[in-house]
Amino acid sequence: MVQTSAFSLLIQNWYIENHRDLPWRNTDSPYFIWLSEVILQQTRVVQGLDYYHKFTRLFPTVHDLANASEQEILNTWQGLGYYSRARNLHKTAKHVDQQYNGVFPDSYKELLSLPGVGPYTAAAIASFAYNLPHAVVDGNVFRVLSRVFSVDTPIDSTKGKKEFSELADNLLDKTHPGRHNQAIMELGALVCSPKSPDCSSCPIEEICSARASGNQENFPVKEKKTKVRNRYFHFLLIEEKNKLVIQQRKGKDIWENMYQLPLIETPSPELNIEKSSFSEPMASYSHQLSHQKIHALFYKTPEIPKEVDVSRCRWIEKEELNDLPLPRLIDRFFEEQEQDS
DNA sequence: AATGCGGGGTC
DNA sequence: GACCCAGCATT
Repeated sequence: MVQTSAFSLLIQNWYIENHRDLPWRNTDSPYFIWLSEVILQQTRVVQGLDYYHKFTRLFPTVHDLANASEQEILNTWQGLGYYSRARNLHKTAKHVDQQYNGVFPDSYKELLSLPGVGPYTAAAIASFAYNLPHAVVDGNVFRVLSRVFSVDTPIDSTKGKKEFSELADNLLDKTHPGRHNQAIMELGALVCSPKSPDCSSCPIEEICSARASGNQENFPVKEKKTKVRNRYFHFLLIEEKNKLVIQQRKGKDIWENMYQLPLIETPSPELNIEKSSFSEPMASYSHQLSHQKIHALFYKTPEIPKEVDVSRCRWIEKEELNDLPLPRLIDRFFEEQEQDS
């Protein structure tokens, strides 16, 4: 019999008293748990909550989700970002519905094979839904463990991922893996925060190495910084009565397959084309993504200039916009047009 | 091993 | 601005 670590006992007792009441913690359904985990990938709990409610309401079973169209799913996902998650959500729903008869597999290995399910999500579903002993390693876990044990191996290196994953497995309470996993993530979210962690109310302050040396803020260590490139988008509003022209984006770029206004992208801020028929820009936004800064200008013009790829353009009724998945940038443009009119 | 992929919150 | 968030897929 393996003894439960002091670390695990302390965080679990803290968790029992201090955790938030979140909807996906009140279910055993692998389907709901999977939904919540995919929604929460690189996404804060407060941002994901509304989407979790929308998805469980619109698609109460994995069969409902499997039978939905990809566009319907993307449309429900609109505004949450990382849209490949929505496409993989659909793939996995269809796979589970057809190949597993609507029942999610109950082994880590099979879970890991599902589209959009990686090591973190497979461990989360395995431990929360099936009580299997797999330790989760997410951003919270990296932070808590790097501080408690003063591990300075970069978390964005292969060596670091392996090291933290082994450490997490060694600490896991194999008799309560689900609660243990919830506890370490909740501690990272509520107490052991990136900036100004609340060490004085931490249940493991006494055994925390970084706290002892006052080094909390120096963990975890990352080796790479993300660099941002600038892009210049010129969007054209071409309308007639209740119709306007929209364009579907292509693959291998941001917002794959989503809809926007006809676009001319330029390598520099200037739009050096014959644009005598263009209005002065009616709106301009800069839109910040993780790796790109989009400088967007919106013009009114009566017809489609030759610089636009018309093969992916078509006229739609303005009302149809509600049914098309739009990037936040485009959605915001229409929102503000609405207000101004 | 390195890179791309959103949108929003915090300091 | 810089950093982070219940990461994953692709190259």
